[in-house]
Amino acid sequence: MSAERRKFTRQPEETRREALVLGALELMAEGGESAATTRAIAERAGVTPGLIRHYFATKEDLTRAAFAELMARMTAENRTVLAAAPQDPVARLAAFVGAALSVPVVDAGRFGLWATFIAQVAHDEGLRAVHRASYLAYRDTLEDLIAALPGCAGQARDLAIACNGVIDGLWIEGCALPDLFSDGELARIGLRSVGALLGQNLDYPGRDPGQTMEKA
Amino acid sequence: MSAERRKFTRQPEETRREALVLGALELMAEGGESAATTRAIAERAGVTPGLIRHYFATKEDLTRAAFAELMARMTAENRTVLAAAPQDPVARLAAFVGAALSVPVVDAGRFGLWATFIAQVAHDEGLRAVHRASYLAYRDTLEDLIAALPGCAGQARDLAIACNGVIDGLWIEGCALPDLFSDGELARIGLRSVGALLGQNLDYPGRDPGQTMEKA
DNA sequence: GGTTTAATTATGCAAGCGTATAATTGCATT
DNA sequence: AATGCAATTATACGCTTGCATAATTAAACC
Repeated sequence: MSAERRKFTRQPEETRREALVLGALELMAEGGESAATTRAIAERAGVTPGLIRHYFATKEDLTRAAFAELMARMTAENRTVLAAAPQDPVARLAAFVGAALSVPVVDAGRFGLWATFIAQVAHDEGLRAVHRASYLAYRDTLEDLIAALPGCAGQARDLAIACNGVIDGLWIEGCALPDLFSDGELARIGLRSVGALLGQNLDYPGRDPGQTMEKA
Repeated sequence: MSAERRKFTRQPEETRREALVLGALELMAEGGESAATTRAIAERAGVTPGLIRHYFATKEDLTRAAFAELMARMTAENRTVLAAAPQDPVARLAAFVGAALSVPVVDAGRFGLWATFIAQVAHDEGLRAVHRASYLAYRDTLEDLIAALPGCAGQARDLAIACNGVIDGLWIEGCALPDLFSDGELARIGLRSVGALLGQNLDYPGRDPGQTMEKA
């Protein structure tokens, strides 16, 4: 038992920032806004509260960074889904919508996180900017997918807004009240809804194509 | 200037509870969860902090009561809209959807309030129960409206879930990022989307009925 | 291997929080 | 007009919060 153990190790700035941001996200997911105190965040990150001040001018700064990180992750996840998706435009869109309305995207923890930030967006200009950028990025992705569809040429913007709306709405309900929906039900409804909006059939592969929003 | 002015007046329990709940809602709408402190709430209600404890066992209790009140108001507002709506099922649904996606329902303050509560729903069993009940009430209203439509008989539940999703999603986006949409745009998109989902034409009265989701 | 420097910790403070408790006081009752 | 009681205020306690400041100390440098 050496009496002179190191009391701490120095780490590159990036590592520490990331650890702090991660800790803040974890805590918010578990206990909401009020659970992410500077002391708790520091403990999660394995450092002392004072270090937060060294890397972030204020706690609000750290919060903004955490929100940006969260959104970046969700965007990256979307990219991953699309990268693994087929090339056919219809199947591609179906894969995107289906993923957005299934686990692990539909998840109570993730929803809690999103809701915590969204609630602050109303009162924080910086957070609103992050939200705006990430919303537009998502919608643009959707718009591209829609524009590639036959017959959706000139109205892709409005359709993207509408589809984004359904996806968001169903996602929220599925996350907040999971016991109200059976397995795969939300994805099924979402696919059929987006299909109805676009005049396409997005049903699960293997299903015999019927008219949109009709029959089970 | 009489030196013996009353220091306070006694009020019936209902009055005080209402004032406290109202104060809490106002503060949350303005500054989020953290702005609604016991002291601030008491000041809004024109009483002393100690009185909160007299009517609510804990602050969490007051918060739950405030959420229930908010939801009750929104439900009442929906009823008002429907009471003033025409009898024709299609026009009736259109009025309902249109109202949900126009001012004053689409409002940054109201959204901030909703978001603040939704964020806590993830971590508070009592709030979740309130949320669940109010979500189902809204969806049921929608389901009734849909069931009255020609050709939507057996699948009203799924359709109601889908329509509820679009409305919620568009409402959120309109509230959180109002500058991204022009006047009446959200209502227009919402009406056309719900119409597409249901195979109906819900366009504004006066417009010539075209196919769903086509042309402006 | 001593020196320097910046990363990290240690300590503390002022403010605000929720809430408990006891002292007031308006007001209905008689 | 005196009494009793519950509504309301007054006061204060213990705790936590974000943040500032100064003391440590790991590790890069020459």
